[in-house]
Amino acid sequence: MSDRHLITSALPYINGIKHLGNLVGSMLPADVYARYLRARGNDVLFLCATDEHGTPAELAAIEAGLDVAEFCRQQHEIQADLGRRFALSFDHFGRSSSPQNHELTKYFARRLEENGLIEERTTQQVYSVDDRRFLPDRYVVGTCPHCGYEAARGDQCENCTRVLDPTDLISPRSSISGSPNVEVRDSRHLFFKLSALEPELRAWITTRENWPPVATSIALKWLNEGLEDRGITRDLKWGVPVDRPGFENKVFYVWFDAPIEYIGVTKEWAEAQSAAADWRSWWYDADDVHYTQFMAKDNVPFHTIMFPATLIGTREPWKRPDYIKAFNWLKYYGGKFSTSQHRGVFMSDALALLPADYWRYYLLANAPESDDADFTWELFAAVINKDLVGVFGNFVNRVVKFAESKFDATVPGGGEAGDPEARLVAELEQHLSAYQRHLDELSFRKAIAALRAMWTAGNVYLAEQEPWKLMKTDPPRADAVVRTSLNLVRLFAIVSQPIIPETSGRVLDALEASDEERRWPSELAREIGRLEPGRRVGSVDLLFRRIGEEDTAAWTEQFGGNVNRKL
RNA sequence: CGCGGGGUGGAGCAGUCCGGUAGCUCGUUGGGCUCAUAACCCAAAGGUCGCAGGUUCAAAUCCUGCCCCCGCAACCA
Repeated sequence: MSDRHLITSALPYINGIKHLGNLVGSMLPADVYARYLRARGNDVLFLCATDEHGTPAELAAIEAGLDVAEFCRQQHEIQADLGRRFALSFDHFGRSSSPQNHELTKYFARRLEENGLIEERTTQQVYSVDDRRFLPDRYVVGTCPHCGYEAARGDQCENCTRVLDPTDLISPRSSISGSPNVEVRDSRHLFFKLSALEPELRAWITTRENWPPVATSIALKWLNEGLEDRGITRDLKWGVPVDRPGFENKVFYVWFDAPIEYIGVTKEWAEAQSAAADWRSWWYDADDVHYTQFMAKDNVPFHTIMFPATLIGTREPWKRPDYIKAFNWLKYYGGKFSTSQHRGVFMSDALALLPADYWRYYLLANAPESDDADFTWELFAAVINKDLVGVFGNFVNRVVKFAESKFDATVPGGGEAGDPEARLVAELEQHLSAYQRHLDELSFRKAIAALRAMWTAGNVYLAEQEPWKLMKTDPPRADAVVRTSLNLVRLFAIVSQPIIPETSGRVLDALEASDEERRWPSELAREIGRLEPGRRVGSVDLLFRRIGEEDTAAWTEQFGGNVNRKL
């Protein structure tokens, strides 16, 4: 239980506030895992950062009327703040534009070159004269030569789905300015010889055990189709500069430096610590570290192919992930969440409606683990009302209120645990063990089902014991049941903490639980009697509020749900 | 024949690797309780497991073909 666990979430891109799909696809489940492992006494380092380079960042900065560095600084602060408000417990939330990442990116490129894995090639790129910049393929639009669709992108026609080259387009123009004044120019670039590392990558991937199909299948697909050498520099200004004659106006490709930021942010974290900081032992010769990466499926090729290839190519013992947890997409009424169309619910929107724990619970209980999942307000309300309001919130409320009104808000001391409590413990042990197993295996839906089963067991216990009747017929038993129930409140708060940390904290604070009384439970038979008789029980406000039909109607209206909009 | 994921009661899912009377949650209906946020607890109804064929004593599960939905396809990240 004292393993060192390194956990990273895919880096959220800098160009705007992230939506619930981004949240549930990486940052949120990574946080739950980190909180869980810490609660069980492991040494955990949980890291994330903003991914700040690339064309979209530059364009977003222009649109905002800001210098790109300033734009990224502001956006980083916004995302960091939203992360805090969602209770994402990063040990550090860094920036891929940090000096640490610049230094490491250059180092990795140098190592690859020393090992003969880099070569210069001349490529043809579309240049927009009026925008005064080279254009990535998808920023060139024009008429599709196959189907005549007029807004086809240079990489693919959305209408007929054919893969295109920008030079295929009829009457091409810049999608940024709309200008047709575009031309093809030569540009020198560095290419990473991925093909040379294919056997090693394949050997590594095929020996990974129990990875989600969505991770291994995507990786194998790339390997089976044959890896192509890949350009790792771009004609941009904002990014990690390439120290090389003739490359003065170029930077490294964002997907080259972004994964390296996982190491970069470790350095950022270490340097922000007071003591002599150790970042290297987490990454270099780190056989004692268990490294888990969280991401959505669009990130898989970069984490199973590109980044591991970079690490392997150094011929140095850099840590590769032990496990990759990949998620499918969260959709909004069957369509994509879209930043540009502002379709769906964004992190800032969500917090304006309800506290973080509502979202954390719902999103994880319905995480897109085996297939794409759909967000709808109707399902959201149903899950919140049933599970959080009815099962967990209600259990806490009925127990605490009962203790307040009938036991003077103290833990009663009469009676002792008997058969009913033994049966309760036996059932809770099963659920707790399933809960832990599913969290260890990163099965979030199943973990939450087990957690919920524990809460339900609490309600069943009350329904069967009926302490409100025992008070008249058998007062010592009533004492024992209420004492047990108050301890259940405490236990439920502890084990729920990875999922709904703020609410759990409120409950434990109301009980004035000590550090010892907040520790992850092992022996349940002892735990259900831990709170000592006579001790005061603080009042707890309702933990969750019911979501009414008027709410879902208003939110559906506000967020354009349930409209069959074509994007 | 591009690649992958998925198709299981009204809704959301598990089960499929290693065939053996179809399971969970929500919703619905009925009942119970009254400590509790019309919350909680119990019970019932509800499914030809996408379609067709095959293997087998036995198929949601294995094989073949087909249909439908979603995503990806290397210069968006």
